[in-house]
Amino acid sequence: MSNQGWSTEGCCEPLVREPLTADRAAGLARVFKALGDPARLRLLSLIASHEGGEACVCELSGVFDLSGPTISHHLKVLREAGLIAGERRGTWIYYRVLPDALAGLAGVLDTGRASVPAGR
Amino acid sequence: MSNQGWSTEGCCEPLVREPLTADRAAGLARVFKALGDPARLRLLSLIASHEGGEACVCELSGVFDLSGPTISHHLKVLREAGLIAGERRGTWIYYRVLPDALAGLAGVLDTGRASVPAGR
DNA sequence: CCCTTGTCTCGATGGATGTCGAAACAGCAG
DNA sequence: CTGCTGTTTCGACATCCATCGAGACAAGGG
Repeated sequence: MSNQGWSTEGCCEPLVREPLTADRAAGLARVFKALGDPARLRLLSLIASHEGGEACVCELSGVFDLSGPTISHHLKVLREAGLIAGERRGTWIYYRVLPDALAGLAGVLDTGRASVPAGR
Repeated sequence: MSNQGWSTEGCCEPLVREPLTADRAAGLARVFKALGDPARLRLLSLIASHEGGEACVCELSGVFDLSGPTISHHLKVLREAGLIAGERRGTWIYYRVLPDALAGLAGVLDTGRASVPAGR
């Protein structure tokens, strides 16, 4: 159902260069909204930083005070935002981060002079 | 009132390196949530891409189908998220983007191989 | 076959959020 | 001072969202 209308390619145009169109803003907002929750942010970080770049739900459930269905819900939101992908391997389902999506977002936020604070 | 608990320095640690703490996840989620709305995203882009890097509310109101109070509300959210700053100059209030905040977010999202597709 | 474990879907509920109109506040021009 | 324009705050309402419990589906072991 409904690809999120967000293709990772060609979307790295930073938003500081020219005004976003309503269409692109809607697509970007969907992804940012997916990141706008502490639980999802921690899930994403937990998956990304896990050994091998993937983790199964059983490893994620123990870290939070959230119930199973809630974890599953957050993973679904991240999946539909195109940030992660899940693969069933036997009994467990392993989730991994899609690096292109994160890189695309980072590109959108790039100001052109990035991380050079003292820079001038 | 209420700094958002988000200091731009030292927060560029990418979330793919190690799991986010609950505290940092909450701070980051607040900023991402501010970006998770098409109107706010367009406002931010409009301000950032405007000549001189700043724009007054009167120039922003005409672009959207939103009422004045709604525009003001979104600007307040962006301001409290530490993404923009407003300065009154005579009758009009000029908003400008805080580049460090965007750069910090981009750093958090950085996957390490960022926008180098042919990678290393 | 049934049972256990892992994961998701469904339905419900309390709280947060986007939106508006009306009113208040801040400058500027008569 | 009085009015006028630009901007924000206030109060209200409809909608969305995070969370949960209960149940369904999938895979493996007796």
